[in-house]
Amino acid sequence: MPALKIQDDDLFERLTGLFQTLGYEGTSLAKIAQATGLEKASLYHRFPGGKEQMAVMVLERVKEAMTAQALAPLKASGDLASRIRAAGVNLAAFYQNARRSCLLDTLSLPGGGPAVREAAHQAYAAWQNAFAAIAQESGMEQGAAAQAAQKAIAAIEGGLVVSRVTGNPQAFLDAINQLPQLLLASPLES
Amino acid sequence: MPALKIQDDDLFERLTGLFQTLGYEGTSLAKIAQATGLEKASLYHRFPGGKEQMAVMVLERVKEAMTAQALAPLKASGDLASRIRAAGVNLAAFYQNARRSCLLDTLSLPGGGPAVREAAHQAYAAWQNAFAAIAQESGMEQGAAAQAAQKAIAAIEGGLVVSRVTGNPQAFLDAINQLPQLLLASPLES
DNA sequence: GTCTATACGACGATAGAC
DNA sequence: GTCTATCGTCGTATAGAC
Repeated sequence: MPALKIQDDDLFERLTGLFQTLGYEGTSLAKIAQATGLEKASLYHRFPGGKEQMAVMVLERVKEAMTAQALAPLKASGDLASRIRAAGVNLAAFYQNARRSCLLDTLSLPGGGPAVREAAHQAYAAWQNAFAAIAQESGMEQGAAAQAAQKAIAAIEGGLVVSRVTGNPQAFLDAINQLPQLLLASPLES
Repeated sequence: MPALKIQDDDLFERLTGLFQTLGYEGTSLAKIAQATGLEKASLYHRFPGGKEQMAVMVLERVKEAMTAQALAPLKASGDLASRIRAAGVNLAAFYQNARRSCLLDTLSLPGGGPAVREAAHQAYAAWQNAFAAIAQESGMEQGAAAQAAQKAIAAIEGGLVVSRVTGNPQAFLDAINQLPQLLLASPLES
């Protein structure tokens, strides 16, 4: 057995934090080496594709963790609003109350290359599907549910950007608290 | 008279486009030189503070242009909703229908240094004030107007991020079209 | 699987001629 | 005000020992 100096799970968490905080171009291999305790050559052993592969794998893994964990309450039982609020709590924890940015934001500038852009697109699609499913469950038709999901994600992304600029988490927390209204068909429309 | 190879106005427009598209760390001096036709040494003559000074001046200038031009319709005469829609048209033009990102987003990651962060914060504050003023004019009290302005800016920022990720301007255009509802006190509340 | 050492291009920035 | 030429550093990436 090979004696990993750092487990895959820890490694991905460190990488995720770096990409969230510094973006693709701001996350240098030197900083990754410092944050993980691995030398650059060891990182290339784990990720032969270099930094771009790291970013793609982080996006794929976050996509999985998002649907399987953070957004899992959406598929649970109970009333719809409570399930959305539970997912909101998980999202606030994932973004550490806006101290961290969203990878969809920080990894979608051209620096990351096409593979990174594509992985970001896939992660967004999975997130939108999860939001659209509960919107549809609340009574919206498919198209309206997709649009509501997009608007809800945009509210979170915008809240994160504004919170980053102002240094105040309020804008992000407002977006989280607004999720039930954004995703549930109002009784008046049903 | 010194024979400027490129006028200040043109220079700032090129710089703005680069920072919007590539972010702070993605905008290298080599790319700036190529986009402006100036050599790197000439850029340092115009901006002794280097890239950081360029980013700060772009943010200050965009802050001015935003309030004096793009958001000018908000201070004009006519009904409130029409003035907001006119400002929305200008914003859509400035962001080229989401083909360009917002500097508040692309320049607010740590790479830019404290001076850039501070300039971004100032630009945000000016924008929020312009939005809050018309919200207040529509009948909101000061606190509610400030919060509505923040929510409106967040909607635009989120729309730009989502549009960048999806490659589709729809999310951004939705946010623009939503501005009247976000900024005007509903008759029911007045 | 991890390391030390290194290649080499791109980066921001400067010197000095015109 | 602009240029050519250059500096030193940091970037990604690789070779090869253990």
